[in-house]
Amino acid sequence: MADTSSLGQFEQLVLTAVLSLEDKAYGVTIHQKVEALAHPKPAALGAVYVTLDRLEDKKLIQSKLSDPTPERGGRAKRFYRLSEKGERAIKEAAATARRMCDVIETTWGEGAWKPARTR
Amino acid sequence: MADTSSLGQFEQLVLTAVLSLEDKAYGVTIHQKVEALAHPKPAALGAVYVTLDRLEDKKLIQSKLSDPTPERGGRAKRFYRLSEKGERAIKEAAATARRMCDVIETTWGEGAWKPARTR
DNA sequence: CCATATCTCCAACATTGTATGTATAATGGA
DNA sequence: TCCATTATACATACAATGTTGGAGATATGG
Repeated sequence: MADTSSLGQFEQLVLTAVLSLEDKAYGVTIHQKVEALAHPKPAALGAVYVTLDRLEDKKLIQSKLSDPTPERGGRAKRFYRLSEKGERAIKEAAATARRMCDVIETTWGEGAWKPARTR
Repeated sequence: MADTSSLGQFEQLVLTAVLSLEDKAYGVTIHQKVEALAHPKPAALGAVYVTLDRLEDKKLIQSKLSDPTPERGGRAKRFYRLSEKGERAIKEAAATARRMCDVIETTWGEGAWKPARTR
């Protein structure tokens, strides 16, 4: 279980959401951000919480419970932020993702490639 | 049974490799391409075959057995290519991956780590 | 005809992803 | 005050994907 610990697809999206939300990252906002990233594929809120738990187990993120806000239903939120390990992990994942995108776009750019027909 | 069938991380890499190898895509070359994409993380050859099987079950790729080549150990190879469904799937996956990369790079500012886009 | 190289494929297990349900804590109105 | 409602967190079970390690298959060269 070295630094070669690989992130799954959904874990990457959650990590990305936490990163981009900076100090506003808690369950609901993270869920919204993940759905925006994965569009048009939906994501369940429960899936986000489970994944946050697992990422925290792996020390890729850290959380702290806030004070409740005075809103209807304003329960205490748990805010998340990336650990240094998490930053390293998402950087590596992004590098792989970018290589993948570039290869796909390049291949399609050269024209001439047609998918097989379903027989 | 929508197009919302999601691809895992490794499946995306294998699909990308098959796409980019065009008519040279078989187990060994696909494995090499996947390792290049996922660098520095290694990938087992067996993992590639298992994933190819699953992608074929899902009709995202098609295969055909070639004639053996006259080389030492030149066993018959199984060549793969994307189906139309596979093409749609990888396009959607690439769109999500690109959004993810863009968010990460934007959040970090145009700082020190961004690998060249070569465009 | 055997040693070795290239390649495919299987079975078992580990990790991740998803669906669905439960729990807690706040507000505001009857 | 009590309860319906809202917002949020957390739990559990199951499905899908990822990984490992090795077992055959089929070719060549000696």
